[in-house]
Amino acid sequence: MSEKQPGLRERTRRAVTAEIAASAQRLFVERGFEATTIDDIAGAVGMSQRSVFRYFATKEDIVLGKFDLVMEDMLTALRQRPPGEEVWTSLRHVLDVLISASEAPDKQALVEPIHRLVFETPTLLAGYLQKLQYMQDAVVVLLQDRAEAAGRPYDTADPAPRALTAAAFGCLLAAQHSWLASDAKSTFADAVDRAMATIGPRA
Amino acid sequence: MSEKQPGLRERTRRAVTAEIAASAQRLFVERGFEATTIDDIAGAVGMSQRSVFRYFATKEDIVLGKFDLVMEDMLTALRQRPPGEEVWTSLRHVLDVLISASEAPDKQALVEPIHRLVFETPTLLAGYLQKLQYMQDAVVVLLQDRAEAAGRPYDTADPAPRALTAAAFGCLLAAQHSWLASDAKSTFADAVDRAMATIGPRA
DNA sequence: GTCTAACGTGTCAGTCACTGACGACTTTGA
DNA sequence: TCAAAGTCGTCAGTGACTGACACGTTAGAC
Repeated sequence: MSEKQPGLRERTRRAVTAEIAASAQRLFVERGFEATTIDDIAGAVGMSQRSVFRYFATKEDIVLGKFDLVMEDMLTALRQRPPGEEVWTSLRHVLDVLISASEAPDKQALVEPIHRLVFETPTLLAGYLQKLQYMQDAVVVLLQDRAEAAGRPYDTADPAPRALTAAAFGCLLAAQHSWLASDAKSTFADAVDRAMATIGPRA
Repeated sequence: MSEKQPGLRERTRRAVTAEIAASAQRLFVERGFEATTIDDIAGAVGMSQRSVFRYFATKEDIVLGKFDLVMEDMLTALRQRPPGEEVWTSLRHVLDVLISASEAPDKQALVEPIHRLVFETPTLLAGYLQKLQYMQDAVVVLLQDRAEAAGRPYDTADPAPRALTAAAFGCLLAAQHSWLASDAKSTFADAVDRAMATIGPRA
């Protein structure tokens, strides 16, 4: 059992990370993202500004950081789809990972306010879109690999896989808007379904 | 002739703005966006840092600023489409405005390097995506107005118009990638056509 | 033509996100 | 038990940006 647990060091690190994120997000939701300084956050958790930056690379990351983990899961999910599956279908299943992640029961109460925060704060929106874009880059690479493995590779400059991917993620954003517009009354998954039903690949 | 010309003041303002943009973009392409400071730019055009910020709100804006004008034109173009036209068709025509704007003969030589700069610089990519997102917000509003005027309004939380719009702009991004991947050999308009041919609205 | 109000500019000081370096303290593992 | 490694606060510094002030220029009324 050389690797039994994450180790004490790693555990405390995660605990501190979570505590900073929790305090910061509360402040962000209360006062707004821009109006909250790193010093405010550092003060709220009783540490120095420098130490906050030892846990989060940027202020943005305090809000958007956990997204990276979800994105990893999404890529893993895509890799596990059957190679011959319709691209559009695979993409729908990839989004399912994000959906279930945002339905995590632990802090359900924060999901909607954080969502709104991201869409209402220009900086955060930009960062979120950027992350989604890089995610799409990774997805496109996987799709290209998959097509090549199936014996019908895409041309190097073929915009098709990226167009499909971008459309799917566009549906995600449309669904998020729709979900927020309905005051989170309907299911998020339902919004994604409705969005993805409006467009699709051409035969 | 009370409003003959933009006036001397306005003219010099535009000239200085253009000069700063030209110098800055040269530096950005040479050294990279992050590696170029505002002081560098100010020095290159012989003015103070403070004055540069009197012409551009942010460093990002020096690169992405003119985009706002193109976006205005795109919205105007959308307003002039026939109200009964297929949404997807209208969107294709909206993108035409951007295409012809990037084919402007004046500084054709800069279009490709700037394009690459934006896609290779995380900050600029984020800012670009953010602008495109706000553009989509405006497009969606117009589409909703149009549908309402035609007597078949969208439901408030209907993700359809946003999904279609997002898909169209996703095709734009896919086309830009494809265009850059082919070393700008093919036409940009052609790349957009190919991207938009892969997906479309469902009956 | 003159005068005044508006405008453009440089300078200075300040905020905020972020980074590197250092020294003190704590934990880990041989 | 001791040395390597990790954590932390402090300090100093950079770079994007902002507000305030004083100075010179210019536009436009008269």
